[in-house]
Amino acid sequence: MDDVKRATGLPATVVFRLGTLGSLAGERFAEKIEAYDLKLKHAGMMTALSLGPAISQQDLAAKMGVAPSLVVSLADHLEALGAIQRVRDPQDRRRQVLTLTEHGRELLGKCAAAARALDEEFTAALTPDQISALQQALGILTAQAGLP
Amino acid sequence: MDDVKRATGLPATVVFRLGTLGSLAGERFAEKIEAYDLKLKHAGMMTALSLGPAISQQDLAAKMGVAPSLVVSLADHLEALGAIQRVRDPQDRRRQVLTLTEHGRELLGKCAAAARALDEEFTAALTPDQISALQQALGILTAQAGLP
DNA sequence: CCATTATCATTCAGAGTCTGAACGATTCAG
DNA sequence: CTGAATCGTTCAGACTCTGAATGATAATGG
Repeated sequence: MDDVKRATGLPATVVFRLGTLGSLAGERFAEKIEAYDLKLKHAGMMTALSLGPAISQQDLAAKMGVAPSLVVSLADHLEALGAIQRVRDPQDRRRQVLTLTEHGRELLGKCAAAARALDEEFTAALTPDQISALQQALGILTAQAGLP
Repeated sequence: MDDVKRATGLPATVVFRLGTLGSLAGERFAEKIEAYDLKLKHAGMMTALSLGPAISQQDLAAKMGVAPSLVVSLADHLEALGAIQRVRDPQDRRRQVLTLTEHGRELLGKCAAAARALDEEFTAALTPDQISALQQALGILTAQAGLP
């Protein structure tokens, strides 16, 4: 119980390091996909669309943890790029059903390539064993948090 | 070379997972330290101050990767809380030298405690071995990136 | 010693991102 | 058929952060 003596150790925390490294990774990734006229949330949205069937903007907002009004502007941009398709649901004409287009899939593929390239930079100082251990741990955390 | 066939795999990327998990960790941590009237950057600033000797706002801005004008407002708030001390450097009276006060150290300790509590939630699904492997890998990435 | 130039902290306007409250259109419930 | 609920959209505004002034101080070079 010598908490008094022990250093605060905030930086030694997994949460703190996930935060700082995640912020850095996000910045770097954002720089890379800027070339495709995409922001981080655009990539997140395309990823969400790629993982499930066609989905309404409302549901997508919930899945992304974001306000529906934000989905509108993100979808506007992706639609202008030709990356997604907006179709009125015939069963419920209030709903706009979003689908990734072929061009959207290509774009997402380029994003993934950029991320893989960044991965190599990030993990350059790790041994193969450490990399797979990291991937495994992050995978479990991701699944547990219900993230894509 | 069957890249064509392979799924894009953005979500399987270390960078992507660091980004999403880091964002989540940041949100959760921000909620916890809200009780102390602190934002994420306040904790980052106090951490930076706790790791080195007294430092000017200019240098701190560089270390934090942030505009000097932002350091002003962050320091204003921390000073109002009594967490830091602003002293004019007698050798160079343009400089404001920042120091963590005793109360600041206590506050930072509470932040660290909050982070440790969050750590337990986050890593609940991991075995002890996986946790230490994760800590080791994150430690290496952190050091390589020159982060605290 | 003085004048110029550079550096520091600060202020302020504004860009960028995101939310929440409207609103019209559509659907659902009774 | 009427009222309530839901969808997408718009819009004002909160929040965070940056970059360009500004004034004070220091360094530099005649």
